[in-house]
Amino acid sequence: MDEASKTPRGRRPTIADVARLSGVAPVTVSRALNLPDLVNGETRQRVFDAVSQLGYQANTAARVLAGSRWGTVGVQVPSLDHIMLRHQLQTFEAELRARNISLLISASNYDAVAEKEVIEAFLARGVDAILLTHLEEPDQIYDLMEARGVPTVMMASPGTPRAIRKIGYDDAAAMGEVADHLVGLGHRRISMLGDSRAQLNGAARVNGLAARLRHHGLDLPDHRVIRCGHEEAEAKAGFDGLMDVPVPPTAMVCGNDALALSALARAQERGIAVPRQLSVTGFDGIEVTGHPLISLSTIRAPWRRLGSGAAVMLLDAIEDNTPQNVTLPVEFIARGSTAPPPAE
Amino acid sequence: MDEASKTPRGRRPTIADVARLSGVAPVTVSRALNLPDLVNGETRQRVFDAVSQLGYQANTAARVLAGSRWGTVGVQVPSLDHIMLRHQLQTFEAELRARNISLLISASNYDAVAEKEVIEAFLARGVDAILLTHLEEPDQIYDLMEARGVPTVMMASPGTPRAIRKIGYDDAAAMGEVADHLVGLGHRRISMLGDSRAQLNGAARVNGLAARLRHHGLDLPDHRVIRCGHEEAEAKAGFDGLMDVPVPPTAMVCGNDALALSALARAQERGIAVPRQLSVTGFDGIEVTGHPLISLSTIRAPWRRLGSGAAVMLLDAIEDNTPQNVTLPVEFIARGSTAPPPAE
DNA sequence: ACAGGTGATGACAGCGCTTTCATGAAAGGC
DNA sequence: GCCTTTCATGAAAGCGCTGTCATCACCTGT
Repeated sequence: MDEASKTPRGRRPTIADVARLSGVAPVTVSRALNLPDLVNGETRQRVFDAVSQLGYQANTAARVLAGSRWGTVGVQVPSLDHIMLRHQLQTFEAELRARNISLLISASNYDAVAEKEVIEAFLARGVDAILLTHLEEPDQIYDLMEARGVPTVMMASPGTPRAIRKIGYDDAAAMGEVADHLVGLGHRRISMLGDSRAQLNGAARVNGLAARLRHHGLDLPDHRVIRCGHEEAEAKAGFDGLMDVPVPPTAMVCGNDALALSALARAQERGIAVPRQLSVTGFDGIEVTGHPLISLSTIRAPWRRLGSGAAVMLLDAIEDNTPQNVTLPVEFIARGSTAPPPAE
Repeated sequence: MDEASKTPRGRRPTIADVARLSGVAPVTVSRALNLPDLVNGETRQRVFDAVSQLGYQANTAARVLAGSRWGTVGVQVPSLDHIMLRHQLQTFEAELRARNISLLISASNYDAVAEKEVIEAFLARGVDAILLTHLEEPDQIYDLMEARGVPTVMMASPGTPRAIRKIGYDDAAAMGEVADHLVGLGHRRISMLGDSRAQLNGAARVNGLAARLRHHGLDLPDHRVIRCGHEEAEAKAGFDGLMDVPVPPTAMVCGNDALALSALARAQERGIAVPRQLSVTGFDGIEVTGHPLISLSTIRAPWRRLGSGAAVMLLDAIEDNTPQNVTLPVEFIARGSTAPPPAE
């Protein structure tokens, strides 16, 4: 077997191998693959044949070095086991994979230091763009992104005054729907079990509820609000704290579904009938809330659309389109955990 | 300002810029950064200063092209919204991030063609290793990995005769525990609602149950097994198919928790009391199974340990350690969905 | 028949880094 | 004092690809 026709073994085939096999210059192979219009149909076919025969695939690093894009975007998440994030990521990934873009995903663990490291790692790896989903210190990161000029999209986080592309939904408006529903059922004493971890979201939800209640002539005094972590024990303690007061509420609005599930569990343990004695609402719309044994009234946020929307936005951002700010609608789903309050 | 000391503007600083600023050759900069022991302490410091002054970060494409590691591993998953996978990925990611390794994650959508594309994309980008979690056509992919010589670990998938590093748990043994539990409670007529999607897992679980029942002198006839997809409607139809027979079972073993949840839902709809009239078991141990309103007896697979174990294994694989095959123990958790069968 | 396209292809340089080999200086052994 | 080691650094090549420019053959209109 002479040198010229030798098939590479072990080594990955390079553009030179393809060129040799198809009897053209390497540059013609490159053209056949990237700018097919510029090469003669017959030649092109020969190249394609050689490509498939060798199983050739261009070396991405070499391509990038020679001037093109990595086709890789960095995705920052608080944690990979986040219950809703997976839906957002799923559609986001699908949308981008269809365009041959790969995802570099890193978790920042709700930690400001780790979060910065994650972003720097993305930058070091030369990603074409970055998707942000949860920041502990947004400003620090935004500054970094601006300094580097990397296209960025912030997903599903509440508003910020900074001029950054973002796509999300309106926490306050969603809580408004919850308020409308409960007040419509006749509730006057409403408490809120809020999430203390996602500070910004948590605050937006509490404030949104308070604002809408005020609109109905009700208020949400501080003693009717407890914000706690997502641990079940903490949530249950929060539940107790809200119920063990002289005049307990007839409805408990929870900052997210996990808290609501804990509230339901605690109510069950304490023999408080839901919804007869107490109405409970969630927020997020995780699947299990629809299970007949749970049947939690909740807000369904548009997780999947958020993901695909973010993908489109990011693609625009890479092409350097103007920044935009999309807000997706949410939907309240009334199920079996809410009912009119008990007669006094 | 003379040419030699000019700070690059607009352009990203390159190794040459750092070299110029610190008065050494580019190669010394490279060494100071990658093999610091080989350069004089004083020189090294000058280089570091220049690096931080310029904010220099090595160009990844160039590094990779020149032969070093990218510090990135590819992770193939069936879908990013997979309910358990997120736990595995969470610990896997944490373990690798601690070592400065990033994750390129792609979903193959339970599709053989997409799955191959995903792997090829990893290969094209030059990942240092690959984690596989669910393959439609394992052999095709294993061949590819072997041909390219990329370190690979298969996670949480049932055994294969192929010599590949893998970490998982024993589906059959787990189902054996379920069988023991139910038979111990006195059940004789046991049906199984299996998962049709994850072919291999599904089969291993059905077979594991059958084998252990046989050991107890019972059998699992074909008419007591229905395998269906994960859609709720399908699962419910499967439930009906198993119950609407002349002699219905007293226990229903489900191939995963999602199926079990659907079974519980359907039982509730049909007024079949669980566990008084029918015992139900799941498999996977998703959080919600522990909720008091659900209280599903199930198998808890070691998801998180699977993830961290896979990470360690992959790291070993990169260093070219010998292939291994780890099997993690599973645990049956008896909850409120199982009880002795009703008296006949 | 000839200048001026047009179409197809190739030669060459260079992207920014690392690897290999060469060089020179300092240090040690006889 | 000369030769061999060690240490520190540099020069050069090359990773695999794509951009640019050059080349050559062929065609067109006059």
